[in-house]
Amino acid sequence: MLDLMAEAEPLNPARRRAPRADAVRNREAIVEAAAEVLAEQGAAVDVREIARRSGVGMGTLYRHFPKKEDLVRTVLRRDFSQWAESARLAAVDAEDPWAALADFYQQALTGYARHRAIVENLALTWAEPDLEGIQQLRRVIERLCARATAAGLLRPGVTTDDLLLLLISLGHAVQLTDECRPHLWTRLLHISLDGLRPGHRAPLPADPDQPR
Amino acid sequence: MLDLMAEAEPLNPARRRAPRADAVRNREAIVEAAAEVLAEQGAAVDVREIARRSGVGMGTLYRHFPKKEDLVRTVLRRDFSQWAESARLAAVDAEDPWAALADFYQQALTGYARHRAIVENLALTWAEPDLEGIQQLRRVIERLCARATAAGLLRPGVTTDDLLLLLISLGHAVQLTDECRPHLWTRLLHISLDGLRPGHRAPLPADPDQPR
DNA sequence: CTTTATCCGGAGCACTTGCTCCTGTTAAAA
DNA sequence: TTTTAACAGGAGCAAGTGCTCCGGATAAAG
Repeated sequence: MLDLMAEAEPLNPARRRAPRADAVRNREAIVEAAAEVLAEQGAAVDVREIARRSGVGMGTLYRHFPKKEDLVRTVLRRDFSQWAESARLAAVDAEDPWAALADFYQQALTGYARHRAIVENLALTWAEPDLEGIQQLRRVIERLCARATAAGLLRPGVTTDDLLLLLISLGHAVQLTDECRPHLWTRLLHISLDGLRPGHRAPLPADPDQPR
Repeated sequence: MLDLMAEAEPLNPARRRAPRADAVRNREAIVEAAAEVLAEQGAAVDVREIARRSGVGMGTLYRHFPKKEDLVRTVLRRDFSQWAESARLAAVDAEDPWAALADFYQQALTGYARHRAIVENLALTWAEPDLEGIQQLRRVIERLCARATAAGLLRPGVTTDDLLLLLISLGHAVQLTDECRPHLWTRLLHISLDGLRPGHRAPLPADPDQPR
């Protein structure tokens, strides 16, 4: 393979010039500004606000991201991965499977608090589970669930879906309370986690969609 | 006091004619249609859609309700009260304080499921607790909380705020899952309720905003 | 340096949505 | 029945928002 087409897109028959330096700078500035704004105000923000804050015109923004949703997804992919990864790391530090689960929730919800767009998207994701990112998170939770169940530390019958829905649900509580009374959602987390421990008098009602 | 002004607004010095029959009919039709639409699509709905569905022109709608929010609040007051009351009734039927609490949540969340605007408003209400309706709900929960605590059936330290936030948080889960997998939120409710029972190894972290 | 393909940026378009205005209509008083 | 004040209803206005267009600027090739 000749090196003259090694650095560009190998699939494109037409030779593409390298992107201009200012274009690269601008693209980064746009993503950075969009990440800020999305975290603050959620996905309903005006595109002009993103352009303004990144010091770039509308034309520039729309050349890099032809649809607003392209930009939103780019930012979300980035932030979502980073968020899930840091929650995962918090979990693997703990040797006790139960502590791992608790640390995961604590870390995930803390990171949640300041990113409105992630909350919106995670909830939306429930209806569209094929979205990348949710799968990543699912795998983390699946593993935590399996570990805790194997150790007998998790209530029998608790599924990955239960834990995921709990995360989304608590995420909503976090968003409501974190600014004014952050202790409230912490208390709710404790209550929910205790409900996940084994030893309760009645088994959970079955989930017919979960063969097992 | 003479009876000639007894049926109108006594505070208004100008004599007001009785409202026309068609105006009364229209007002009711508007409220009815708005309730439907708000339940289906939430408060972000187009006013034209409400006008269309109630068979009334924009002018008529806006004479009865000068701002969209006036209409929304009217509907919300009606539906919210009715919803909270039916949840309260489900609770007083049970003699056991714990069953009362469980029945309350079950009933409230079931009614929740099909009313998007109530969910939105209840969450919004957290930031603006003076809103009427939330107080009504608070009192119901306060009473349930006191009863269960007095009977020793509720985990020590659980507050009305905890129970209210749990309701809002679960409400979000209900909205996400009720259409496709309604069993999921029921399971989450069971888990949370079990976390509210006494007998857990660690006390809840204190809420500094809750003097006690 | 010159050339030119690429890029920049904001004015402006198309559409939505909350709300108003105005003309013809109708219920209720005289 | 006649009169008249209230009402009905849709066209239209103003503001917001996603997106496009095109003249001017500029980085990279020759």
